[in-house]
Amino acid sequence: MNIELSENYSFEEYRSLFYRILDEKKLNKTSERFHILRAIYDTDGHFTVNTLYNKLKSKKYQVSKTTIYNTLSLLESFYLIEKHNFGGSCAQYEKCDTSTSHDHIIIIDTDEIIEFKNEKLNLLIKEIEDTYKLKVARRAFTLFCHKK
Amino acid sequence: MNIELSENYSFEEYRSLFYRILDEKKLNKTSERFHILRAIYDTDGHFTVNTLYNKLKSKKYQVSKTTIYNTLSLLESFYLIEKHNFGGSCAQYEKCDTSTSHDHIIIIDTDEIIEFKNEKLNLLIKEIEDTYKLKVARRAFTLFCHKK
DNA sequence: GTTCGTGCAAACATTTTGCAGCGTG
DNA sequence: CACGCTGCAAAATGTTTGCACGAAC
Repeated sequence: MNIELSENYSFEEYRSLFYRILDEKKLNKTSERFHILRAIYDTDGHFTVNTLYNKLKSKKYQVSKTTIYNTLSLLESFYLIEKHNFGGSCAQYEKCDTSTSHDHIIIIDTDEIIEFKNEKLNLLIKEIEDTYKLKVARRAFTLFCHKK
Repeated sequence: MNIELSENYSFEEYRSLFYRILDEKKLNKTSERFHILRAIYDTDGHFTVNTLYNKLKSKKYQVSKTTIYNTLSLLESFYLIEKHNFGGSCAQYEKCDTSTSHDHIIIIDTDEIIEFKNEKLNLLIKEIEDTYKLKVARRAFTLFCHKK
């Protein structure tokens, strides 16, 4: 099975991948799961459980928070979203395509989140993997900054 | 006022710095605050609110969790400790001297935390500061790894 | 004596769990 | 029809808040 998403994937592609994973794992393809996936796809940047809950409610596709938590766990385990602990009161998520990775700068004064990529950092992490004989499963690189 | 701690500072040095900051800010020098500071000094590596609560209780210096939360906030604002959100159920803290900084590798299989320093990373962060015209107030760089 | 801090209990917020009933396959 | 999923309510957890009493200065 092709488990990669292209760089600017459509909802159909995202949905199809989710569908095929559910199928393979013999999990139910419920309408709630696809409504949640749609809400995620339509969200730019980071979101929380409440973001999705409110968005779905306002679109008359209300689902319980329990189900949102469940679905987000599933999606995380399938690498269709990423979970971040930036330190606020609740976890933040973002959709991801598996072909790219990026890190975060948080502007403290405004709570703005900037995403950035840095190839030197990727190389550095490879070096660290070799030095310590480790395989990095997930990295968290976040700079909390003030504007100069 | 000298606000730096030397590399292998004694408790007396740590305590004295805390004392002087409290003095300057006209905050009370309560016995609870110094008991908590002692417990932190005596802890190697990372700790949580509960770590300190239990440690103090077992030494017959019981203080309330409210006071521990208060004191940890104070110490964090004075840069005498650092707070981390690694993503577990609660925040982790560690004491710090202001002259050094390091990052973390978490071994997923064992929950072991390895501290490491990398000078290339420090340089890279300086470059990022320049590129984006930012001043980094705090950084979080953590690699979640499996052993190879 | 005034201000500040402590500690209790309650409030709060996020997340997890138990379970009855329903939907998917 | 068997099993998995949803959603409600309750529990669990970590953290914050309000307040009365006591300690620091």
